[in-house]
Amino acid sequence: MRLSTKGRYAVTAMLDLALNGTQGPVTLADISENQGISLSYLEQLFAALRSKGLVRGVRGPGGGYYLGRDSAEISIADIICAVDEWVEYTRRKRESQTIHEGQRCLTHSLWDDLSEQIFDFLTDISLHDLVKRGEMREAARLEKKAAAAQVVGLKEQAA
Amino acid sequence: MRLSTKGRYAVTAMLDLALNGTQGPVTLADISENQGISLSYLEQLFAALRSKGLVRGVRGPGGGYYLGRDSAEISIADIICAVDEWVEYTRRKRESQTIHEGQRCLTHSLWDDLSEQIFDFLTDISLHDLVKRGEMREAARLEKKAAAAQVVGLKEQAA
DNA sequence: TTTTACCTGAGCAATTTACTAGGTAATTGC
DNA sequence: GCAATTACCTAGTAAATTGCTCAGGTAAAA
Repeated sequence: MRLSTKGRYAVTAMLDLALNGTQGPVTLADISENQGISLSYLEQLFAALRSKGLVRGVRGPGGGYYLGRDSAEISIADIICAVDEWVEYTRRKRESQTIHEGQRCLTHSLWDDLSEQIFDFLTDISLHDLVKRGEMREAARLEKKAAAAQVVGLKEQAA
Repeated sequence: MRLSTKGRYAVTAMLDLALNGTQGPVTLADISENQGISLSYLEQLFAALRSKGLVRGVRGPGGGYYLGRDSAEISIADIICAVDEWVEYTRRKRESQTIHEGQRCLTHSLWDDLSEQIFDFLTDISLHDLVKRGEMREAARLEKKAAAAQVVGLKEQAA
């Protein structure tokens, strides 16, 4: 599993779609402006996302992009895998069978286990989850703010 | 949080230390051979690990590296953060306050939430956990193999 | 038919990756 | 003390990747 700025761009762009896609398609020009990413770079990312069915493009005036399916059915792992290839082992020497060969297999398989755990973790988080969690946090923040304002109000009343 | 081959090298090398460090220090030359990584590249990685106190070097003949502390006290997040810097937002435009500015903040904060979740997840996994989990899996594999051998034995007996 | 959008591919600067080559410093066994 | 061994440090560098631009397409809607 690999995680880089490319993956972050893809996820934030998909979040943009999840947040704004309810009232018609979102144009790449909008996302480009929203996220501060170049239009052509976005096009490259969205070509990869589209090939995996994660987004659906609508052409013509008033066109743009929709999510390919419901935001609850799109996992973060889906998005990152679409744009960021998996980290493959560049060199798996087959020729040299040293005494350490078994050791390497062991550490590699332990890494594979970890990699799978991270993948499973990101598979269990959907776009919908992220948005919902953000809303909850925002609501909590506003509530806290309101409560604080009330305290200030009470203080002012007492003064 | 960033995840790349560099982080994988660091984690597998640390696993090497965790597995072989019980009987004396492990030399970088050994790890280099075990993992198929060049010595100098390992030196760079270990310089970073050392600066974070994750490993402890012993010079001279018979020297090498120990883990800086108990394997249960070293998390995967510790290792990856030591060698792979965090992905920072390359451009946080402050000048342009467009109508979309709030939107960008929202998607970025949602990403930050996710990033934190991944970080927390990797903080909860220690080197010791990985090794233990690997051992358990290995034990299960051997047991299965033994059971299969027994089934074969029974079949042979029946035949 | 023109606007608006998606699509394709070439190319390029900056960064990162992985490595090479050359040291110095500390420790050990002789 | 001397030589071998190992950590530790510095600089450079080829290859790959990243992030982006430019220049052209093609397809759908007004």
